[in-house]
Amino acid sequence: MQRFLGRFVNKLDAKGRVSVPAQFRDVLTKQGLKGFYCAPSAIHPGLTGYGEDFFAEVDTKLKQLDPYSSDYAARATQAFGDVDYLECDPEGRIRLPEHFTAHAAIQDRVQFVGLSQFFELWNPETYPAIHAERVAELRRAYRAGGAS
Amino acid sequence: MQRFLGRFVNKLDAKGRVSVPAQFRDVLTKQGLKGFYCAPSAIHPGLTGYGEDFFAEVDTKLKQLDPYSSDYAARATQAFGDVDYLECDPEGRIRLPEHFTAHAAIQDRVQFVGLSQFFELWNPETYPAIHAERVAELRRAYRAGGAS
DNA sequence: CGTATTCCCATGAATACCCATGAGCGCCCA
DNA sequence: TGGGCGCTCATGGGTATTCATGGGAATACG
Repeated sequence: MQRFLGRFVNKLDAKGRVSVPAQFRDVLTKQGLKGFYCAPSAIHPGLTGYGEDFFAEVDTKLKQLDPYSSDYAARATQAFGDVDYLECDPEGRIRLPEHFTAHAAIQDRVQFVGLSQFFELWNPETYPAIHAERVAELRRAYRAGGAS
Repeated sequence: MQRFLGRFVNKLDAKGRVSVPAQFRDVLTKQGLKGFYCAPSAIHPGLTGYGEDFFAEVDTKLKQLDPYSSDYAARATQAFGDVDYLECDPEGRIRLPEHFTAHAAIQDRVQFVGLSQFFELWNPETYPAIHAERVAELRRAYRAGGAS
């Protein structure tokens, strides 16, 4: 398995720890990581997680910019400044910092959603609405294009 | 980890000392340093910190310019002028010289922001506005049709 | 000789490590 | 094909370390 796939709900314990789904851990391991990069979504109350492959791509692109330009500052702030590397403990859990749980309104459970290159983390109660919204958008797009 | 990532706020004590975030220290250690190079930003009330690697990057780029041009002088000044090497004490703290704290209007706390190749130091009260400004710039870039 | 800086030790809180448990699943064998 | 066995995985909690911070003492500097 080399893509993040599937949906999982795991428990956030009293110490702020969550088990990363074993399938996701496998993918990360193959990218040489013991954890993942995590960032708040700019538009949704959710978090994005990704591995070295995706991250390195962004890194490489940004390195081609002038590091003193405001363009670099703006992009790097989002790509790196708001990002944390979350490393798994020996049991395969990560600790979600408080500012992340706050952004996603996560309390005692975490919804993982695999989206191939990366995955998302949601409050399990928030996610269904987001999912429905995305499906609806898909339908609109199909209708506009005449497909079924 | 080999990049400066994430945000941290540490306290500046009565002696002018601040703890460098442990994650940043790790990166610097891997570059063979016990501290970091620090320079005031030319345009913002903030400071820039970086290790050996970034020096090399900038050096390489500068070598592609005409060393007698005013462009070279300007960029070299930005990169290497006004720079101090701040070495950590045994506890991992550095002492911020007065002209640096003055430039960044830093008083009793320091906001560290990792931007991959280097990081920034701000007054924690100043930074949110800068952050917002950068996010706004990103949005403009997206709207203008910029790729990611 | 006074001031500034660095070293050293102390402390509490936050964090990571270690071990233990039990449920779920697949596998194997009869 | 049904039952049982073993393994992996998610989870809990106790304990050791790390980390940020504070302050006193020793050292360097002018």
